[in-house]
Amino acid sequence: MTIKDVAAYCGVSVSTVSRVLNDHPDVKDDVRARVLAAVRECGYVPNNSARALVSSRSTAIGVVSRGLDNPFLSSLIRVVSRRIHELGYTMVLHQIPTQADEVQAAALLQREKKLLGVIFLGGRFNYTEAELRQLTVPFVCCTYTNTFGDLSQDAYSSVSIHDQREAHKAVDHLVAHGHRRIAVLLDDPADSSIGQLRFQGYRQALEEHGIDYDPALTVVTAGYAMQAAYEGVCRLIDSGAAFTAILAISDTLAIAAIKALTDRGRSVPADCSVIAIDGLDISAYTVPTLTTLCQPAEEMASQSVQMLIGLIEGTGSHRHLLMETALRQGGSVARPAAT
Amino acid sequence: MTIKDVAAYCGVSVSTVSRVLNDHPDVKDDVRARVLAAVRECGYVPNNSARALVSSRSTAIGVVSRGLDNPFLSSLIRVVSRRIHELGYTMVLHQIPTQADEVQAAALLQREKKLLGVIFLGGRFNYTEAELRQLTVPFVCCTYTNTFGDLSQDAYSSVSIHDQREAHKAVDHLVAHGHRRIAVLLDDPADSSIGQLRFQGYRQALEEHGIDYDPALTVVTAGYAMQAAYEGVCRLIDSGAAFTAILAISDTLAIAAIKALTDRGRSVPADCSVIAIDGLDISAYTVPTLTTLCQPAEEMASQSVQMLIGLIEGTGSHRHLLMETALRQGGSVARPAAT
DNA sequence: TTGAAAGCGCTAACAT
DNA sequence: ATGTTAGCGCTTTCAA
Repeated sequence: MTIKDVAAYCGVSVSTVSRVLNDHPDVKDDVRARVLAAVRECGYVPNNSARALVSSRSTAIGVVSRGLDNPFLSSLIRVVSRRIHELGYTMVLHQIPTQADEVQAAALLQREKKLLGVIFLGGRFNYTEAELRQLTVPFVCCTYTNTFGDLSQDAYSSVSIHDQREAHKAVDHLVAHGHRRIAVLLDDPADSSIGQLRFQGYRQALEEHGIDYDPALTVVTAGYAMQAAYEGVCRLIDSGAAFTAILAISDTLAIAAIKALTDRGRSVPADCSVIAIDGLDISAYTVPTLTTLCQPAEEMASQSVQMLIGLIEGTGSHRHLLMETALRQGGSVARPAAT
Repeated sequence: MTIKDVAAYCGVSVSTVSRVLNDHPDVKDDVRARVLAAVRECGYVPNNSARALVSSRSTAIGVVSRGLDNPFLSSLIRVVSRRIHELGYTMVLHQIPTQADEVQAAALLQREKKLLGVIFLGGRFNYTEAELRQLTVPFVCCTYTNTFGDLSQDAYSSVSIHDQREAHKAVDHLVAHGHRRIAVLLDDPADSSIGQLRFQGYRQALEEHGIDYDPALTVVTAGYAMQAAYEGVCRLIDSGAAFTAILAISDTLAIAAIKALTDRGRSVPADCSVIAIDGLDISAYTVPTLTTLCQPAEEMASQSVQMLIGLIEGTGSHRHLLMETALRQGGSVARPAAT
């Protein structure tokens, strides 16, 4: 069943059918109706490959997700996938480990799959113009922005929270509850990724509250791996360092931290408070409920798709959306025991 | 940069280049080497649309995942995605709600995207031949099989655990610890899905252990939603029904159950034991660590892809793999308090 | 407003 | 072993 068959079926030429199918104006209404009917009756479905070949453009949008074991990104993928489909495009998903380079992955994917654009779900925030020359289609950074790179603001789009400020807020929350000895749990702080920004927010907040930064209270794990976080917190406890609260830069790390504390005989929040940033569904069901700054995941994913498609269709321009988190008052933060 | 350019670049014909690219035998070694070099030097990437058009087959494999908020399926998707890519195919992911019909979704996708085959991640186990006539490409059911449908064994492939038996094992484990009043937490038991099978295993196990089935101890939730599970268990507790253990048919439901128990002042496992089936990474970090029967997710996903591609390439035939779970001895099961 | 025809880049006969 | 060429199904000039 090709366009030719449809044309023959209702006695017009293929170009007419093509015009109808592509919403071109120059077709008489009755002919248009006849063609549409034929399409329906024949159960005709256009061949995407042929379309893509001749117009040398696909309907593919690349989604590059960095961080395999990050459930927060999984929740974004769900929404992104749905929105892309709803708007008539095709998602090409590529998940890569945290150590891999998302730009290279995207550039490769772009060529292989003739992408119209790319959405990055997590990535570095220090892209250089040079490295992005490989990527010749519009892209949107979702969950981060190019804080430390040399990209022009109108060379890319982003949807993110203000990581530094949010981490700052988290520390504020702890300090407001009387904490001064606050540990921080993060993945590699030098990898130019979200962890680094949130770490900076932590440092800044301490400073503003007149609290000296104590390197002994910084626990660095590899990736978002919970195992590493668990072990890191165990080491922290075993080191004998005094602390009454932990800021984890993600919910999963926080969950591992709570486990470590509990296994070491410390009760959360009585002996140690825990706060995080992300807002996973599942962390609302941990014991105690995790107190965390929730990112508006649904909104972020949806906006990213919308913006990218605007860019692709030429109806939008590069923008940078800064979202706000919402504090979930769980049960993992309390005043420290009087000393 | 087309195949023509590459051909001109190294002074051969397009067909020779095509042959090299498609691993055809009839090419002299030195020519092959020359072409490969040219491809590299020119940075040539074949146009998939043209390929698909002429050979009237894409490289697309459909992955239909039913159950949006199921982290177990997310972990499968990760592996499936990687394997599909590694083997030179393209994944077309389609996630649908638990209420939606995966066969219809797959049939639609097949036509739209010219799928070579489909992997179902979660689905019903009562397909009929009639409804599957829409789906004309090979498919693999991952995490379930066609226990109650009328499909011939060699009309489809499957990779699953024996849900009934595994649920049975879970009950055995509880009984071995001295439990007799065992509640079960599941999504709709009538939806012909995994929940139903596991529920049957539960019933069967009770019977074999000479325990009367008490409908008051069956908690039915909608989908895998944790909220519903939480509320369900709260209602169970408030009903005053006596029970010392809960079998949850998934880890997420179990986590919600533990939360409900804790919030109602019951300690796990001292006052109530909890066991589940799935084996999520994250449930190893709940407090207490969830005791659960772990499905070999990685293996299941990988095998599904392998089998499907064998089918597509004509080198394999329909098979049905039954995997074994591994008990994770967490901390959520203990002997009931002496009464 | 419609139709005829030229390719898009590639594979696979068919020739040589 | 290698080259020539006819399409795959579609969009898009260009003519009518």
